[in-house]
Amino acid sequence: MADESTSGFRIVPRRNGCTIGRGPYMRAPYGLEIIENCLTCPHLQERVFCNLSPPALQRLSAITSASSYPKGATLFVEGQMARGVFVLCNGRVKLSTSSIDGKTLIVRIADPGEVLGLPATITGKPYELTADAVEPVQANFISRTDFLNFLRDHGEAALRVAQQLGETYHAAIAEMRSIGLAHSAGEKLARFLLDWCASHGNGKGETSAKLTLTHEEIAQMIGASRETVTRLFTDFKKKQLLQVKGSTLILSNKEALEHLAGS
Amino acid sequence: MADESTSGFRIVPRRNGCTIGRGPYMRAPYGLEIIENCLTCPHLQERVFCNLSPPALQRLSAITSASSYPKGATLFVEGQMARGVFVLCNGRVKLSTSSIDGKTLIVRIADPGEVLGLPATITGKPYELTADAVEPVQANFISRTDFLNFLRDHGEAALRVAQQLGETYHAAIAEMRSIGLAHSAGEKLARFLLDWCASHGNGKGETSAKLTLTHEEIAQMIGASRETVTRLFTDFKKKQLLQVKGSTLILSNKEALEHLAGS
DNA sequence: GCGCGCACGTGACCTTGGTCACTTGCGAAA
DNA sequence: TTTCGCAAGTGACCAAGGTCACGTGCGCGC
Repeated sequence: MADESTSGFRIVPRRNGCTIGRGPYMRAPYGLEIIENCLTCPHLQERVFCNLSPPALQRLSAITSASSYPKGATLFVEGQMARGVFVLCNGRVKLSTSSIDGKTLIVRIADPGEVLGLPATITGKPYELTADAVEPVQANFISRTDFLNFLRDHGEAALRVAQQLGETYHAAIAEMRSIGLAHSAGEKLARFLLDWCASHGNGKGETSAKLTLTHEEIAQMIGASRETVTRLFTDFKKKQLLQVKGSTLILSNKEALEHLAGS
Repeated sequence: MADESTSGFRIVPRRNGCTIGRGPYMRAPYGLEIIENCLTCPHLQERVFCNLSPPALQRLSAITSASSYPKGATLFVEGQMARGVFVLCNGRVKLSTSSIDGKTLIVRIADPGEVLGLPATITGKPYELTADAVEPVQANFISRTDFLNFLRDHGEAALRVAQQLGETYHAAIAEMRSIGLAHSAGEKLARFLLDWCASHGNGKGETSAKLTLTHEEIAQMIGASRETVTRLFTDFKKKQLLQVKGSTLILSNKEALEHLAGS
């Protein structure tokens, strides 16, 4: 795409060599930054496949294709057979599951650097979650067969993948604890807000962060109704536990929130 | 232990070679069947590390130690640093997490052939769950350092491990769906019973199985109270959806249960 | 046999939080 | 500026289910 400027919006295969040394980003026609391929995306090397041998990186480059999605686009759908993995370079992605009656549970919001669709791609089962772009997204796609062959040839990478899966599992169990063991919605919301500030905080002891989710989405993350989230927010504000200024959340009384969250 | 008959109850290191061709089991002094090592345990080869090269199997044998636990024993505890993995050969193990106030959530009951403690061992984080022997248990223990070195040298095995992790993750997500998206406890119980019969059923279209759990444990699996489970059971019996004969559960009206479970 | 412990059964009560229905407020498009 | 649409705020209502309290039945050890 970057050197042809012809193709459309979705997946743009790019298999002709490596671009180390070139500028990492290029401006795309429709205004998004386009990442050339995996090697020019800092995340792929730094977080997932760090410390791979040069030949392995070369090979990785060859099987990777850059793709981009507009806000609201769906990368893959729960139940769909796994096509491959997406290495998120730019923009955040909502990973959710939902029941037939429309109720949705957001499992997590993936940040740049994460690998999406890994468990399904590895096991050959259908994607267990649905991935929606919350913002315009840049991702590197690797097809299942390419990826499996790559892992077969590079045991080091397979081990890295196993570690990544282990961490994803950890996160899932933490989520389950929070949803399954809580006594009240307030407990779940307090825990959610603390976790959110811990991972998206801007220093200062993680007492403040941009909260870019609607009440509806927060409700879907903690397994509650939208109204309950609204009520809890006003309740927490009234009790001086937090403040909301625009899209910025400030935890005024972190100790009390931690106490509410059940230590 | 099997060849020394001296040590106590827990972990019995055994690093002196391979015993292929010998009888797979030996009778231990205290009445449990002792498995010599990983190679004589059918599960290790068949389910997890199947199709490994002979040298890899040999190596695996060298780093594996047989261990056994009485009913009620704890293999590892949530929060404890990961010591290594346990390949379950015999007996079932309850994997749970609990909050400070004592509330417990049973994530799953592991059956023979499963590898326990894998995510924590791979990532180097603490065990995310507590493992309790529901029955007398035989397991093969592999220490973390031995295991990681083994995986580094045998990429094939690392890939198998990644697949196992992916499947564990899938199961966790399914559990989360069931707990997080259900509208009622009845829905969760119906789903649980159907799943249980599907995995522990004795043929016949999975309408019947031994239910070896107490109401308390079932409650902890579906995130409800013991009384609610009891009430739902009597309710389901009354509605002719199921029968309980001794420890045998019979689903008389599977369709209705599936409908209750939300398709 | 007797008593103890534990799993199960059941009723009463009451809090939580889901649902519905509506209003308010805000930002972007027309 | 007006309007549309969506997010947020709020009250009333009510069912689900957690909690407490107690009784029952069964198996096991002494």
